[in-house]
Amino acid sequence: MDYPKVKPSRVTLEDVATYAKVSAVTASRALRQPELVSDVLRARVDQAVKKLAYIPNQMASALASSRTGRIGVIVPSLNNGVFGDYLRALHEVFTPAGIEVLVLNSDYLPGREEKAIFTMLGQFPEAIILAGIRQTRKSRSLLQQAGIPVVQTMELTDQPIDINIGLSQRDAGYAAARHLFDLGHRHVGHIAAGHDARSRRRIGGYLQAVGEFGAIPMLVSVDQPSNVPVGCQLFNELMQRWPKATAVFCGNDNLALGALFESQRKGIAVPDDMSIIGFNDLEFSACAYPSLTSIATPRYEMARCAAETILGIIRGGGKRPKNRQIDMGFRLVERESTKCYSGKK
Amino acid sequence: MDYPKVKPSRVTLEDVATYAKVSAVTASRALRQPELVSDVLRARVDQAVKKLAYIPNQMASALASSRTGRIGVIVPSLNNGVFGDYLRALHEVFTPAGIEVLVLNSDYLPGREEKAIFTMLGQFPEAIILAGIRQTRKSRSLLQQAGIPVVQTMELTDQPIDINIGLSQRDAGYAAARHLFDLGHRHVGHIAAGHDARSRRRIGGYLQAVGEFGAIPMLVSVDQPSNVPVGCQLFNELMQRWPKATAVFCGNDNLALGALFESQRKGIAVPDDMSIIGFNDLEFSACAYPSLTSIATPRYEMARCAAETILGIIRGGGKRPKNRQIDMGFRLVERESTKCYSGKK
DNA sequence: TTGTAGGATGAATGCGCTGTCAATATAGCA
DNA sequence: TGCTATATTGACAGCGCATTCATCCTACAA
Repeated sequence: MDYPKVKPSRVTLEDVATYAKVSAVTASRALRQPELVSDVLRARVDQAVKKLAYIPNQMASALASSRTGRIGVIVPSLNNGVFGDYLRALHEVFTPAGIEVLVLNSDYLPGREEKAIFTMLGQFPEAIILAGIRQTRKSRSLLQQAGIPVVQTMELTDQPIDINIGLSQRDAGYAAARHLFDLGHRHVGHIAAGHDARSRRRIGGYLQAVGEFGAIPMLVSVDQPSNVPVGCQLFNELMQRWPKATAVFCGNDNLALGALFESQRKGIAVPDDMSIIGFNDLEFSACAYPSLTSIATPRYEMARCAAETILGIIRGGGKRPKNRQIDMGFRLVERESTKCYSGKK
Repeated sequence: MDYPKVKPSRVTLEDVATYAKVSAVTASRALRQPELVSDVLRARVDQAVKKLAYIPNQMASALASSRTGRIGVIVPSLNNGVFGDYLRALHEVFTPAGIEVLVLNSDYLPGREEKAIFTMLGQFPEAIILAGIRQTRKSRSLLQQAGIPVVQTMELTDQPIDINIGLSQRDAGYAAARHLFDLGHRHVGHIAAGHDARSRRRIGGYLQAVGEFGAIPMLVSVDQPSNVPVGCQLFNELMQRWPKATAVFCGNDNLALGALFESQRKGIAVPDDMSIIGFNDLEFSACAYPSLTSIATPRYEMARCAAETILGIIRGGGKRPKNRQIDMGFRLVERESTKCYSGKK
């Protein structure tokens, strides 16, 4: 490294012990297992801690005890609203258990996820939670070698690294498309952004429904993170290429919102002339105007389940539960943005 | 702690050294300063690392070198789109510099921020970046004692802990309200969520403008995180209490979007019967229908500036720049959602 | 009074790594 | 050839803390 050290030596446990006129061990115990220390000494230590503004060095502590009190989470994005509930659930379970949650972002890139996993493992977390099931070969091997609980979430897989809690993105995608066909639509488009595995599976579900109804696939996708402006753009392309489309399944509620705005801008009435269904059921979908039909994915529950499973494993000394896979399902939430095919066009 | 240790002893540097038939020091050097090691040994070490899937223990490394290669960031929310650009900028600067970014979330609660600061300091980051300037007394003292660069962002203050890079939330709030008054509106409401300091300052700016124009304040606020549904709800309350309102300044683009939806739902035409201005200029605001006028805050640039300042301080051995405070300003972005007062009502 | 159990405390050790400095090997020069 | 400068390598100590085990003290029973 080419820059100088951090200003060294903050207050250490040793300093606290000296100030409190006890040994370092006693000071340490007073903090970690106060019931083993006499009232007098404990009070002295507590006072010293306060007086000196002592902050334990977590690295030293982890090194000595080989217990870090951390779990690692790697999510593909912090920006699209999908992982807000997810992270909240993790914090809600882990924080009261005295476990810290370390979040890294992979930007939907498998390579960056691999790097994040590497970084994460260097911190010796007691478990790792991943979004998705498509890790690189090296990632898998690193994780297996680490010997800690690993939970893959958001999707289901036949070959989990360790534990798998998710839902079938393909089925959910199918259900979304199917909903539109069931409403009588035959020209059903799909817009998708981000060529990640989950997006592709939803596309698969869409194509299946298209096939079953003998419709033609009308798919517009782009390999960049999904957001509202991209939704506008993709909806535009869709309408340009397939003006007959009367319904669109959007791979994400952000895209759906973009599609909604763009419809309104073009003077296409939603849902009268255009049905829109989103995915994930984000916070705004229920209160949009018109409110957005969506597939509700149980992100909060899924994360909570993952966290509790991990807590169980850690506390049980590493014993995995009988069920290594849990299907959390999904739910179609019908709102105003989808409607029976009107017969026009 | 009441749960067992992590499965101990992964591959250590010692193992690598043994495998490569070199000393531990040489192995360490081969990884950190390869140019100091002969080609032969370096190759052997590299091979051993690969063979054994060695992952350096960052905690041990940090402990030994008192250099963690981390900087800590504490943001109040990961969920509202405001801090996406901010965090992206930080990663863009720090990652190439070999520095990790550790993110903690304070949920807009000063108490939780204090705890986050404590936790963060236990990790011995080489600098800390905070959103906002209102830290608790204890937080300030902890940070000062830590002796590392501390950058307070998003707002300006006369008494920075160390470095301060931000903008005047009050002025920005004033500019937003002023814009509506300048358009001829005299019944200008303000909806705000989250009673955090920044929100209050924007309210202050609004009230100033109200005062200058001799208008009556029409303020609806609620102490919970701002999001789109809350925007709907607050707009509703506003219209209920002050039906004469013809314009509304929303403390945040999410609230503005909610207000927009709710206007549409109520059949109030935007901007003809209601002008809406948001704050922050989030991604969706430009493509909403109608597109949302907003105050663009330089979140990306601000974070980038903070990161580069820190890098400069670290590399310069701790020397602070001459300017400890930087005003990043803001920008009014006029779009379709605001319009001159029509004279109705 | 003596012996013993159990509670409270401290000394020593090591977690995995890096900084320092000494030791060795090699090259270059007179 | 002999000597110094430079390049390589390794031994050792210690970062701050937790764990283990030994020690001390008190209380209580015999």
